[in-house]
Formats: sequence, structure tokens, C-alpha cells
Amino acid sequence: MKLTPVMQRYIVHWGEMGTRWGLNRSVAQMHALLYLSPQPLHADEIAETLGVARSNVSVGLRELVTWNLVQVTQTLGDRRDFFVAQRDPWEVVRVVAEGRKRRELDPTVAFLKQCAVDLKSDGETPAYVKEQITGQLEFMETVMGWYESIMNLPRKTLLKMMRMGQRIAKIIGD
Amino acid sequence: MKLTPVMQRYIVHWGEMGTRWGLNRSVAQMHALLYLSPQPLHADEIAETLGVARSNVSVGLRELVTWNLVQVTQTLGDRRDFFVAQRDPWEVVRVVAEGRKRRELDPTVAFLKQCAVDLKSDGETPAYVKEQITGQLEFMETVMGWYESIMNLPRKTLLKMMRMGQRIAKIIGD
DNA sequence: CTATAATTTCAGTATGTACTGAAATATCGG
DNA sequence: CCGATATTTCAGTACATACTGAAATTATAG
Repeated sequence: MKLTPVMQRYIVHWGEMGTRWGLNRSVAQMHALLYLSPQPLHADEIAETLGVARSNVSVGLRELVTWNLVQVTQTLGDRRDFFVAQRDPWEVVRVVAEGRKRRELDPTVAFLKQCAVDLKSDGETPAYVKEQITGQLEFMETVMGWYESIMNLPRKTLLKMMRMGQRIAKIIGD
Repeated sequence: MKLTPVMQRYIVHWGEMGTRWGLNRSVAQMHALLYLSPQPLHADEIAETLGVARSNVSVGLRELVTWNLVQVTQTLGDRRDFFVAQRDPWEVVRVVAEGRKRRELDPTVAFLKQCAVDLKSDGETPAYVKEQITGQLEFMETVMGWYESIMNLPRKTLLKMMRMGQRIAKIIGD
């Protein structure tokens, strides 16, 4: 696959950003490449175009497929797997957000819950600390409940809400 | 400062999570310690309690102060700086979210805008690619506009909205 | 101005994660 | 079942970031 300068820059940038979103650089680059490609690509072509090891592509694609950021397709008369990117930006955001929630929020809530239980029969920890911890748990549960609600909204409703911007305050704040 | 087992676990856990939120481990631990402390602490005490180098505490605290996650205070008759944690969870989230936006979203939007400009006079990049890139830019601008709106809402309105959960769909989706 | 305490800087080192490439494994046509 | 091609595994290595501790700097009390 031949890349124009803009395409190269795009892929490099996406790789950089991927590292800040919980993917690693080469995985993000693979997704970027597939995202720009009008037709499915096979692993060798990806490895060659990006200049990374074939094995690395193998691992990266599997991760992308697991996350539903990439899908596998077949071509008649070709044993190789071909890959296409998830192109719906909503789905991409959903997947990335879901991954973050799982890695960044869920463990903390679980941990705080356990703390809350332990603190009930804990004589040595100051009351002040107990309040801080339980308060934080309550806060996180509120925020996560909201997140779940948002994610369950139909896409159309979500888009509508986003486009309302500040006006939402008027509706809610009566 | 003396730590009970629950407090130790809390600090360790917060450190782990910090690494996933764009802070580094020891910085997050410092915040956690201050968050649990009923009174301001000075740098030496933090270093000793957490078992990290004094210099590391210095750098970490400065970062936390810059981010407004920690404030400096003084005590009469003591030359040392004392530190207290930002305890408002909304403010903590705001700060962390702001940091992420700055590092993860802003550069990408800026980059995509530049791409869009360059693509106007780019004969070699396929039309298909142009559409993908401009579509993505549009999407990101919608999402970021929404984020700004949310962050500008009064805290009370925000809390109200979060507690509404799914019912928000009914209001919007008419 | 000097002595002392507090803080910061920074070169060197440690640590964790990603990447490579060779070897092993799996898949398929004949 | 065999040979050829595609894919995956994994030990070793590279790389980026964080941490230490000694030295330099800054601030303050007398």
C-alpha cells in the first residue's frame, strides 16, 4: 500500500496518540492504516507498510479484533486473513472508553467497596479517614452510573444531546 | 505520620491507578497521603511516610501544586512549606480530565485541522482518505464542544443531570 | 555576613513495557 | 500425508520514563 505524505503523517500522529489512549503505538498505527485503506489489508502488507515486525502485527491485530476496532474478512481463493477497521467513530470511542473504564475505574470502585467493608470493623483507622474514603466511593458510583446511562442512550439521542450544548442546563435546571 | 493497614492499601492502590490517569505512581501516592491526612504535611514527612527520595517528593509536589491538586500552606514559626490535598472530588476530576484533554484531544484536533487545510491542495491523496479525515475532525469537534459545555455547567446542575440517568433521554428525545 | 536548614537540580541507574526475529505451530491444497 | 504458506509464540533486547542521592542553590535566623 502506497502512502502519500498526509497519510504518513496521519498514521504517525495516530500512533503517538494511541499511546495516550491505552493502545500502544504500533497497534494504533495499524488501526490508522486500516482506517485510511479503502480495501481490506493482510498482515504482511501492514507489516511492510508500517515497517514493523510481522509478529508484532500479528499480536496487534489480534488485540484490535478482540476490542472490535478491527474485523477479519476473507477473500475467495486466498488463505490469508484480511482486516478492515471499524470506521464508526462512535464505536471507536465506545471501545476506548470501555477499556478505560475497565482498567481505570472499575478496580478502584471495587477496592473502595472492600475498604468500606473493612473499615466497619476497623478500630485503629481514624473516623476522618473513613469519611474521606466512603465519600469518594459514593462520588465514583454517581459518576459511573451516569456514564452507563450515557453509553446506553441511542446514538441519535446522544448526538442530539451533544449538539444542545449549554441549553441542557435550562432544561434540567428548572 | 502513622498509617493503618487500610490507609496503606489505599495509598498503594491510588498510586497504581494514578499511573493509568496520567500521573505517575509516586505523585499519585503523595496526593493520596495528603488526601487522608487531617492536617497539612511537610515534604520530609511525606518522603519518610511513603519511603521515597526527598527530591522525588519535591518534584512531585510541585507538579501537584501546578495542577491545583495540592495547595501550599505555611505555619507560624516554621520555615517549611506544608501541603494539603484538594479534597473536592469534582475538582480532582476536572483537573485530571483537563490534563487529558490537553494531552490527548487538543493535539489531535489541531493536527486534523492542519490536515484538512493541506488536503485542499493535495492532488495525490485519494478522495476517500480526505473524507475519512474530515469526517473524523467533525466528529471530534462535536464531542469536544459537548465536553466544554458539561464542564462549564454549575456543579449543582451537573449533579442533578448525573442523577437523572436514563430519564434524560425522555427529555431530549421528544 | 555567616551558618544552618530547606529545597531543587541533574547525572546515573532502575524498572516496566514494547518490539524483534528466529523457531514452533497451525492450516490447507494436492 | 507432504510440502508450502500463514500465523503465533517467546526469549532477548531496546527504549522510554521514573527514581535516587549527591551536589548546588535558595532562603532565613542570628
